[in-house]
Amino acid sequence: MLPFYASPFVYSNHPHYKTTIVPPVDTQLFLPHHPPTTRHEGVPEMGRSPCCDETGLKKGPWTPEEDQKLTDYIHRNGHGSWRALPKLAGLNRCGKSCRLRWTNYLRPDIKRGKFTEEEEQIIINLHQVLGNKWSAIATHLPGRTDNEIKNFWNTHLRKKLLQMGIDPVTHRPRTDHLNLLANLPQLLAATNFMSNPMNSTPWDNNPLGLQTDAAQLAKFQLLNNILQVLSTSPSPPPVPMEALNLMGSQPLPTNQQLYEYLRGVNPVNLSQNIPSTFPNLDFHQPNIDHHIVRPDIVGNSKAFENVDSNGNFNQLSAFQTENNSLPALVSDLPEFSTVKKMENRYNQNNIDMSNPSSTSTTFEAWGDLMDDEAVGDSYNWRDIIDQATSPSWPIS
DNA sequence: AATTGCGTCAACCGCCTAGGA
DNA sequence: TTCCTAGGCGGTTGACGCAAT
Repeated sequence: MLPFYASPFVYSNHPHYKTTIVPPVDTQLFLPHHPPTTRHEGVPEMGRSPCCDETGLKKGPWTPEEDQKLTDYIHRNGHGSWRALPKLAGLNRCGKSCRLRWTNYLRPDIKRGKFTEEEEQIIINLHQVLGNKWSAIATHLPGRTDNEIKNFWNTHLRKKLLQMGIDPVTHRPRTDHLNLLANLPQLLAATNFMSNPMNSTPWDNNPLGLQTDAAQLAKFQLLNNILQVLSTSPSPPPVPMEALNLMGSQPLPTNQQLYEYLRGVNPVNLSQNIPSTFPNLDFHQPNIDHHIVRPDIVGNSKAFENVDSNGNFNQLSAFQTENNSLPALVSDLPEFSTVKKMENRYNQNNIDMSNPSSTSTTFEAWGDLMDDEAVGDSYNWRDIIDQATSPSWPIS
């Protein structure tokens, strides 16, 4: 296998390079992790001289010649002190710039090319747990740099989640009104699609119940969005009839609870009675995230160190769930990932049921709850929304 | 053909932290 | 214990390519 820079991709595919340079370097000498650097190597001990403040140092894109100088030097000597390296290597750059260039581009173990779906999922899962800890995320993706992952998140994944109605920061449904309303068409489409028997998979072929889960999820998301708008707007906008029809088509066993909860009659019982696996609805406490405790939110990184190489994390150690709280809509494990399920079902043209690698626990319980019609609840979705849209609706 | 807008991503900036003196 | 530095990290910028107009 050729070293990455032996491919013309390195320079010819880069906007800053118009030429192709193939440095003849033995890649085996470049190990992913260098031994600890020796400090004060050729650096004056006293007096601070920030590397980037020095005048006369070159900035901006690196030339192939500079790359070769840096590569050759590290090949011969290792990087040692980054601060001393530029002078020793004959580069008119600051040490930071050299280190960045090496770690993000010249390092031989860097994997180039597009992110795979698996990598994408790992990033999403890890980001859900770790937040913007790009370097931590990068340690689980061999060959990928934190900078690359950060860029990929900001340019691809973030937008992807937003389009799915998921807040890329909290990994939970978005709660701002404009976006809630903007997402209604997408949610309607998703709900429509997943509610259609033609699009569902027989249980024998879909033992994981993913279709049901995703359909119910879409309905909850849709209802959640509608209710959030209704409950906080002085003059609620009309709810699309299509949404009412969709919701009204399936009576739910917990509608009484939902109804009472939404009316403020019995706000405590809902969370107590609903199983812990019930998806979070966040009705009128949209900004209270009491389910996922992430280090960038609470400043406690200790609880999030138990992440395996696939981006999975130990549910017991990583989550702190209150007794009465509901789990986040986005599940913790990759195979349960709501994002993944939504993603799979949103893209109607690219549905792949051939790889049912998931198992369902959270959503099975949820699905059971949704499908159990023996409770005798006389309310259905339409009732709830009708009540919510009536002038006497108590939540406003 | 020229212009504009957008997406991408390498590189920089500034802050933080570990660790040596 | 305090000071200082190098290295590391996350946020941001801006150059570039490309598609749309």
